[in-house]
Amino acid sequence: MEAPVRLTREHVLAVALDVLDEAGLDGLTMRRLSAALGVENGATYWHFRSKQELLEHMADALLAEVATELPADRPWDELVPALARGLRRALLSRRDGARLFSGRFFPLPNALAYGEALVGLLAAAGLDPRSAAWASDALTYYVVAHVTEEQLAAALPDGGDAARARLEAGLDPARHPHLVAARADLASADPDAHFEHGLALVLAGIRATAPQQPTSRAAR
Amino acid sequence: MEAPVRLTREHVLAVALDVLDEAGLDGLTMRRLSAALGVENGATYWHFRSKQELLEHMADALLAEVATELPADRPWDELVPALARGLRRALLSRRDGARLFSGRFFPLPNALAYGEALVGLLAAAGLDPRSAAWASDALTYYVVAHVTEEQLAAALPDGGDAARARLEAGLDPARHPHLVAARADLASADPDAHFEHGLALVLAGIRATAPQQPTSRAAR
DNA sequence: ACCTGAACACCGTTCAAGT
DNA sequence: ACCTGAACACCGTTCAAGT
Repeated sequence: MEAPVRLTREHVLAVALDVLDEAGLDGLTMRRLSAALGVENGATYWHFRSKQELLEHMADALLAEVATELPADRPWDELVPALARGLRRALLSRRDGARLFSGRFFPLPNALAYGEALVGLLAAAGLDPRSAAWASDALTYYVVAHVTEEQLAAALPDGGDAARARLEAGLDPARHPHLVAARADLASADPDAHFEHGLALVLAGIRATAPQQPTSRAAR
Repeated sequence: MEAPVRLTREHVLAVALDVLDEAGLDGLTMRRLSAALGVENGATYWHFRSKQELLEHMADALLAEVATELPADRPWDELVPALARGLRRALLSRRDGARLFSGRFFPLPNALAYGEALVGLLAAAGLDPRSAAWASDALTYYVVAHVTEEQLAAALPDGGDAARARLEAGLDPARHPHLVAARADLASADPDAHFEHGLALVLAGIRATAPQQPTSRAAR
């Protein structure tokens, strides 16, 4: 059914991302990928040395335009959240996109471009290199962890009913008064608002540790 | 060699955590666990319905004392970081402890007690239930993601030399001036300082969104 | 109630051999 | 150079049958 095209790294990557959408990260196996490519199981290993290497390049592919779609000449405290939202969009663009990043270290081009853009903006905000790098880490941790939860909730069977019931069963009003009070927001019916709330929090933290507090006007 | 004791859930859990330390999360298989318990492969499934359920209870076991070891009658902005440090300590207590939590949802007793303590402290700081829940999420995301990276770096072969070399090879001074400037802090030779920096950042963010700003004295 | 023994349906990875 | 075909050494899970 598939024309027996000669494989390229790019083609393998593109099909792998489609298989990710269809089967999720747990369902993405080298064998299933090979079947989708129309080749035998071992063929993929000629193009990627290991599944690990493939996953890294898939993750980097998701970041393709995150660092390039930023407007110029805007103040850092507008561009930093814009970059964070761009990362979130990129992670959301594929099933389990965020989980692809969890606990993975890969100095590939798009990931480096993202890091350079973010650390650069924070340096422009007046942070020294170490503070910029560590603030960048904190913000990126937040985005990836939030989207991981977001995609996990979206993938729950029954629309999450079973998980919600399990949470309700575990909650004891006498022992967990505050969790019960916040119960509706733990399940997070509004992931956008949830994300923006935490983003504003991290941003306020960065602003508090920045030496000056430039307004949008001061940075024209 | 092992006395053929009758298995209990607690015994299975304890041995599973030891296997985690020996073999890491990827090396922890139901078969290896069964071997360590001195039983056949299928036996474990009588005590835990699935590996997923076992991992959830292992994660919860790690949190056993996090919420209980807090001093009383201290201001929230002292207790919140104390709780975050307690969570970090708990995650660090076992190999891949942080990864055990990544993308896992489990309303088990110790996890609920941790959440209740944290949301309670944030409510005492004056946050409404939703803000408290979402600030709690942001802080917990940060701790888990930081420790995940920390344990990943610690588990690197060659003490991380190969990973560092790979990063250096990917960095281009012309395209990544800011990353090059922060190069020494990306590898994070000082995980404690790195953690505390981000913790202070998130805490400053919480403080900025809290309605009043109680000092240690005001909260006596 | 608790565990054995065996099976089912998979995995990632390697590698001689083909073209 | 690129891919096949087959193998190696594993997985999680189920379940009749034993005690």
